[in-house]
Amino acid sequence: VPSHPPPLEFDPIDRAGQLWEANWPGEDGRVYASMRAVTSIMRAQQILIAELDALLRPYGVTFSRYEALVLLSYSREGSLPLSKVGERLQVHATSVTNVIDRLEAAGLVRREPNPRDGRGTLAVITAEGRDVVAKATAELNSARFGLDALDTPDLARIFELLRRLRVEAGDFAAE
Amino acid sequence: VPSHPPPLEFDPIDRAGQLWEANWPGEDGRVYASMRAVTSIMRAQQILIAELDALLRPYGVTFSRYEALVLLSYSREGSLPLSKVGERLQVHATSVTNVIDRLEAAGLVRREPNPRDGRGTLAVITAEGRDVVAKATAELNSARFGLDALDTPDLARIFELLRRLRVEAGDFAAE
DNA sequence: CGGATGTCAGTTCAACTGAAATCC
DNA sequence: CGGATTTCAGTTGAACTGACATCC
Repeated sequence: VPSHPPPLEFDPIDRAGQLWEANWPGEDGRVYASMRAVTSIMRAQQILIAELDALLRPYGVTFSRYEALVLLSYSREGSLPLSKVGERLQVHATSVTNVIDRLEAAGLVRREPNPRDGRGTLAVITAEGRDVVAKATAELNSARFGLDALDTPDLARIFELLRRLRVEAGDFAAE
Repeated sequence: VPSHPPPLEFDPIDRAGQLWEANWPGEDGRVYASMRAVTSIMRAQQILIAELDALLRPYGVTFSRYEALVLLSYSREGSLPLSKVGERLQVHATSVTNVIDRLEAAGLVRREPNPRDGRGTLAVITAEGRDVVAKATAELNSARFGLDALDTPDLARIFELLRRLRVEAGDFAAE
């Protein structure tokens, strides 16, 4: 959590958007709307990751490591091939190696050879890992994931709007 | 732009949300909605930053450096104190130093002492900086900022929803 | 003086590239 | 064999902390 300067008396993103529109008019405010949406998403991500990481710090994990731990804890056997972890969390193979390295060093996960594929490795959640997931999740829940400003239908709207972006980016096949 | 694996046949964020709700029910799907919204925002930011940075690479700037350049180009005198840059872009003072360092090394900005404050430094956009802004902006516009999946009213909805998050985080004083 | 401004050194983290070993 | 899985070494970028000199 960064040090908090006094808040501005205006919305800097909205003001920037206005300058944009003044200099790049046309298309019924498309540029204005685009710039506001893009910078809002960037800023929202920053706010959320800072808050969630701060909440998770006492448990020794970052949000991305926590995500991996949750995925394992919800898997049928408490284990998944590293390739599956990367697929589900949509992160690069080298990032998976790094995330599992850190979780393993913290004793929350261990590696095992995949009995069904000699090339592969399984990440297996440990008892301590399950304990951390439970406590960390309770913490995030009580902080309402940093989303207290929005009600549940609003959260669903955000998901739906951003889902279209993800589909277009090729994250998954739209049904 | 990362290497593209074949897309999944399902939405991994939606599936993760379902697992969450099965394990943490209650509050009418609040946990489900929260997890989907948070991970959607994280992923949307990743998609956008990768796309915008790739579009801007030929011009020798990242999106955050481009943002600083745009801010200067729209300022009355083509210059701003570094402190103002940090305030408007909502980045840390040390990050401002770094961004301006890079832009200065690329010849797009130069530093000048602030005549109105002996402690301060002005970042001044150069002619080459203005040229890069114009060309880079045209590029982003023709790529529609990576937001082609959404129409203009949808972009306004995203801004409005995320604005509440930013207000609560203390980014600026709500009117 | 207290407080603001900017820089410097160093850390952490995420994400990437390219190369390699191993096994299907 | 081609292709998938994972690791390793190294790079970049963003963001942070703590300390410091400078000046209002």
